[in-house]
Amino acid sequence: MPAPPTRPALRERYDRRADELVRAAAERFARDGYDQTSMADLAAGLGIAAGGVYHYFGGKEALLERICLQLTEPLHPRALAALEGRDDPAARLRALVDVWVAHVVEHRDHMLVFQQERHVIERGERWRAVRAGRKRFEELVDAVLADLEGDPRARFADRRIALSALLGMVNHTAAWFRPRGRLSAREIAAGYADLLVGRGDGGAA
Amino acid sequence: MPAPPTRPALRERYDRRADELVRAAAERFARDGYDQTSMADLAAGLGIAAGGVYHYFGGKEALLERICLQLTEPLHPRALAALEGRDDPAARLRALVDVWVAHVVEHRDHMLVFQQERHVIERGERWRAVRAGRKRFEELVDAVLADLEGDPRARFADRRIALSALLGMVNHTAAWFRPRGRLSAREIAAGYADLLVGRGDGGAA
Amino acid sequence: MPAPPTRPALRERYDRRADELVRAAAERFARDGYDQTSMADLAAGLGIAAGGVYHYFGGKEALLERICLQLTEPLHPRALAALEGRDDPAARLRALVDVWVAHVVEHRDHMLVFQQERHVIERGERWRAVRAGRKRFEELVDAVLADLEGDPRARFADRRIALSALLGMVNHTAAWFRPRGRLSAREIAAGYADLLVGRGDGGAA
Amino acid sequence: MPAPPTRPALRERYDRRADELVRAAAERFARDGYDQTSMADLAAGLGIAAGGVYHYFGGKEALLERICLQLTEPLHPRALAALEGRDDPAARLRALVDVWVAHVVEHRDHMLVFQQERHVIERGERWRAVRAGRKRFEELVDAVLADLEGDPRARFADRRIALSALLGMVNHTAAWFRPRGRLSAREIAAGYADLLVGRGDGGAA
DNA sequence: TATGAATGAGCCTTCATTCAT
DNA sequence: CATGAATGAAGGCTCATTCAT
Repeated sequence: MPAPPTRPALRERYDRRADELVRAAAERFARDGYDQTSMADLAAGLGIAAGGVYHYFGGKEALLERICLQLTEPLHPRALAALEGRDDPAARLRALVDVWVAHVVEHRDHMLVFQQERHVIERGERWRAVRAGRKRFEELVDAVLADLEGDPRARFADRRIALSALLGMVNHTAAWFRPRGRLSAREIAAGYADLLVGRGDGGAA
Repeated sequence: MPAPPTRPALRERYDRRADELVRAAAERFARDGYDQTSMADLAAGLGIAAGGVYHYFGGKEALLERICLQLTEPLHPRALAALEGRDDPAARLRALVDVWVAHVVEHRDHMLVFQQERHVIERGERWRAVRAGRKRFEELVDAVLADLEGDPRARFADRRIALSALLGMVNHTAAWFRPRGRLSAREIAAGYADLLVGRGDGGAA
Repeated sequence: MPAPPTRPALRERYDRRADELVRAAAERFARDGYDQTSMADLAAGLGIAAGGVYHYFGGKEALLERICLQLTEPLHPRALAALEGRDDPAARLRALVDVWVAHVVEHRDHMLVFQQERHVIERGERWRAVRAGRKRFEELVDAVLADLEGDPRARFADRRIALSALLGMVNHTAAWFRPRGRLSAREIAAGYADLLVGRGDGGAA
Repeated sequence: MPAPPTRPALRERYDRRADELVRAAAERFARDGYDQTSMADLAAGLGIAAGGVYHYFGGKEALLERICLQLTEPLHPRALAALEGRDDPAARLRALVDVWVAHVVEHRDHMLVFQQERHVIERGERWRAVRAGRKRFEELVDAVLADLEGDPRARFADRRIALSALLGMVNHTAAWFRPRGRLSAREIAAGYADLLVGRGDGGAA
């Protein structure tokens, strides 16, 4: 893998192409599996020769890493921005779930790859940043849930269960959401939030 | 792959060993990934040579198939048994989630492998039975949810969302449940059910 | 690379085959170069398939390592045995050169590979044992030369130069010796020794 | 590979750069091996891009050829010049060894590459000139040794052995000589010559 | 039943080389 | 002259699978 070009004009083209590749790879990996997709397949899908990918990535695992980082890195800032200026714990949860579902839905392929390769990411130095990103976000969700504890609108008795349930349902959205389906990301998010916190007044379903 | 022994005494030993193998394989596949686990690794973990596995299974994919079937086949009957004799929709849901979570927790490794290899199972003739099993169970869950629609205790407005949320949270349990942890499968199941249907009286959280 | 067989009968066959392979590899590497010889070439030369070599060796470098060790390990003991019971410094040098040349001539291919891949062996943890073996032998030669310093029969003024000259000439023998040529290893060794130490009486050529 | 520039001013710069490249390549090849050094490495070491090398050389093998020719071509004339006007066979040998060692020491990297890639050079039309150059020089050495045969100062009985020993020791100098070491090229050359021919009067060591 | 030698296809990766800019 | 994107042919290695013992 050669160093990226330094001249800005070329650098831009280079980065664009690299991004294209990451996205295409995420798609293929999500559909056919990371291990079942050969680098040759990938390259062919992009109309370049087998060796061409290595101009942009050190290897297959580096590609996977980029996919994961493209998924995890922007989520936390996005969540913080959504929480900004909101005080009501229930509203905060709703806002959080809203951007979260949106993010998952926009990165469906990334999500599926991420889940599929869980066993790889769980271990090894290389994945430390990815794990850290996921952990930080989960802690944020947990904190928002904590603010709801004791709130009469909260529909969960155990925060650990609520957190895991939320993680499970939101992440699983990647597997069934259809862009042109009946339900929008926003509606789904609202539906999820409804399960955890009562709407409007104090406590009624 | 030679035919299994016919003499009952030998057949029993054979079946026991085959079962051992499926379980060991599920464990390894869950931990290290299906593709990252070689047949030699697997065999070594059982103290036999690489070729030995082929006395019990036609191949690696057949092993995966058995893992999936061990997971999906017993679930439906188990769920039916739990629903047997119950009429109240809320109680039915609670009973269903209870056995379901128990099943997932008892087959954690199977579950993780199943999710991981989703893209394989999704396609191909060989996996038809597995897909059918999953579908049948999901339809059962959907039916139970349908009975709750309109019920004042129900906490969901859209059944599709509720179903997917439930699938997401329950299946995800395989990833975080710890056998000696604070929460039992029963408690977790109750917590999940609470999110979908109010407890006891009509409607209060 | 699987573990070697444990049953002695099989182990013997295994070791024999492994040895065959090392020798064949040394021959090919010497003739065509280590890098220019592919594992497929090697295997083809032995009448086995490409992957077959990996039953005996972890990889190409492990093969090279074995070649080097087959060369360096037996030399020191062999030299010690030849020196055993000799006291006269000149006779000691002659005896040493004699076994040394014999060893080089019997391991011509190993020698040529060793010299060719000098730059690889010079560095890296893996080659420590090989380097140590070479160093120990050179120290032995140096010690024998040291006993000759001041001896009127010695034909060198500087021991460092004599040592390097000797190393150069003996090792280079691998490149030009012909088994059915006019000169035997013994004659060559005597000729080399003559250059460093006068024969018989004090000083005449 | 484009034609070299014809305008003298440009041509000079071009030749200087080409020479730089050959020297840099010799250094890298000697240290890391011909095959282990990629054209990209080479170019990077010179601060140019991979493709840039091809403005000066047809390819990697052409580069190796230039290294070999830079080594072999000047040696013969240099040796002839040193022998010019000398008649005493012993003095002729000393003079020859002196320039030879000097040449080897000044072209250490070239020498090491040459030895390393012996198996390539040994074969093929392309290397005919290189082989011829080496052969011609060896014949010159042999002729000088021939004049010493029968001379009471000569310390060798067999010319073939003496020639090979000399070739071995002198060429091996490239591997151990250190420019700032205790021994100069001249001293080393004298030490080598001493092994083959007695100093001054008839026969004393 | 089990072993272990062997196969052969396929994979990831490297790299000399070309060429449009 | 130089760049850097791209190629395409190997190369080393892994591994599911087979089969004689």
